[in-house]
Amino acid sequence: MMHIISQSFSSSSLHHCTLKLFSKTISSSSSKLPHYKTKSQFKWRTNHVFVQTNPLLSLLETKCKYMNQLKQIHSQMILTGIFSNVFASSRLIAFCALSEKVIHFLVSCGFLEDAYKVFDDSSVRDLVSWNSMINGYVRSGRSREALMVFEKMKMASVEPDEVTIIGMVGACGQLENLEFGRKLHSYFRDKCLYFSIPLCNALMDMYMKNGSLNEAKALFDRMDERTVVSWTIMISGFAKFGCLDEAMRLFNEMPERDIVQWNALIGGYVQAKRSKEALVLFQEMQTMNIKPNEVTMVSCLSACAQLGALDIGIWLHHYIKRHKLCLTVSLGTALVDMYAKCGHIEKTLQVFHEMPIRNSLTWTAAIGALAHHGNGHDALSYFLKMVDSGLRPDDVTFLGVLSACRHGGLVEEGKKFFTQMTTKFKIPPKSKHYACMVDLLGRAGLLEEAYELVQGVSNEADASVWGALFFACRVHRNIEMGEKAALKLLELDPGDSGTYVLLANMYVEANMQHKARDVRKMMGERGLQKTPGCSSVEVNGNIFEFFVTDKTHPQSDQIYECLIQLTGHIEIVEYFPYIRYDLLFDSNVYSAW
DNA sequence: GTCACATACC
Repeated sequence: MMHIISQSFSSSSLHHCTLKLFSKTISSSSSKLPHYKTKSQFKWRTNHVFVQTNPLLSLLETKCKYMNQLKQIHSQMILTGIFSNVFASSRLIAFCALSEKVIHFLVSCGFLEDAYKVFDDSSVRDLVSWNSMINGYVRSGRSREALMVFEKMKMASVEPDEVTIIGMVGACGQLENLEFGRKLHSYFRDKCLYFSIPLCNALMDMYMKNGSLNEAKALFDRMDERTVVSWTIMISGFAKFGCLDEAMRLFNEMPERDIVQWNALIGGYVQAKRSKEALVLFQEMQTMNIKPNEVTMVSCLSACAQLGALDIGIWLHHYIKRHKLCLTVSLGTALVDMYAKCGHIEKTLQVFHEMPIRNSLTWTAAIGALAHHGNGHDALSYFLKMVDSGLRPDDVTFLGVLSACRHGGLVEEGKKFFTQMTTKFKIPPKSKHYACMVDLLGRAGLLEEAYELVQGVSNEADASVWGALFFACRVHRNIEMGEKAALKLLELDPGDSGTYVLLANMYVEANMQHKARDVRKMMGERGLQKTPGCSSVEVNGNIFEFFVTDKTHPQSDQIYECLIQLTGHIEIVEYFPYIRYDLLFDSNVYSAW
């Protein structure tokens, strides 16, 4: 037995070893243990005789490095399908049932429910078990449960140590509970306990996640000794809150760098919608011979998605294949999203179907892509498949579903899913969902129904919802309701020059020149300028940005000539019977000014 | 033994 366990578990021999290990173990204790073949016959064995005679457990008791091997066995069990065999899986858990280590083992495998069962059942719980449970929940993003365990710990009069506090501080970061985080900080300070580097890092991270950059900075400045993690927390914190100059300053200042800080910085630029600069950083990183990893790729693909930079996106896809980067769920999803946003629907679906594992975000990206491409029915059937496979849709998924209905003019389906969203899936609609529904109803000419929906929005409809109604009113020439919507829009956002322009346009179309003049006057009095629209296009890996009536590009004349030809070729689907396409396709709505 | 950093759908 000893021999089998201590030999190395190479991937080819592991399966064999695992089976051998189990058959040996089971047969070695067969005199004390009857063979249980079915679920009902099996009983949880945790008696002392079994524990003492179990060689695996005694090894676990002495040397924890076997934990890693146990983990390997476990993952092999899942891969080979043995884990679904109740007998084998229960055996594995039973091997260790009396050991506190099993809690850590189960936690590290993500089996928090099982871990908690063992934890809850055990009569003796040491501090490490408490900490394992708490940190297990925090790492899985289940901080509320971590908090509950912490409360229980307090009731059991177990004094928390530094590791407990680190876990709880992490929970405060996730739950955005700055107040409790500060309390934990002062608890440590008041007890005059030593602030280790991990504790300082955890506190800084908590302050950063709660947006308290100053408190994080103060801690950072006071640290005598810092690790790469300390620097990373500061860089990513500043980057997340858009303080990119500060992030860059720290990045340049830090003594030693690894890939994580590059990723934090690139991710910051992408989140700040400064994707071009993010890609420049990526290039810089490569000239410095730093190997990008999966996380880098995810951010860069997201940058390409924002910019519509298909060529660079394809290059990144090749890079991933060439360098055999692991196609994680995030990376696959980022690829799906990049192809979708760059308008390459075939590749979007190909990558989607090639992915070995997909989660709800992957499905959401695909549904959104199909919706955006006008394949409304496909989007809906993907949604049904997603739900069928047991994945939970979220508010973003429903945005895709509703916009699929909107683009396809599927009014009845839209209404059905909008209702299901709250009743079946318990997802409260946000203003974007309302805006989508108002748009769907509005385009179909159901203005009264749309207006009713706007009135029914909890916490008052925001500008996007009124904007959708205003658009529908303009399309269907309902001046009275359009006026109402526009005035509401001006009340909500008096600085949005677009509303004034569109309202004036509506009046002009309705031959109400005097009212149009009034609106323009109002805009002038409020000192508003029309904001120019901007779009970008990628050609041979270069990204070009164009503003409305922009003539700065050297080939401007040819570009406009091409644009005019393209506009002439656009097939107009007669979806809105009353729409004035000549006005929509006029070089821009602002040209009348 | 347990603990601290970067990533995808709006």
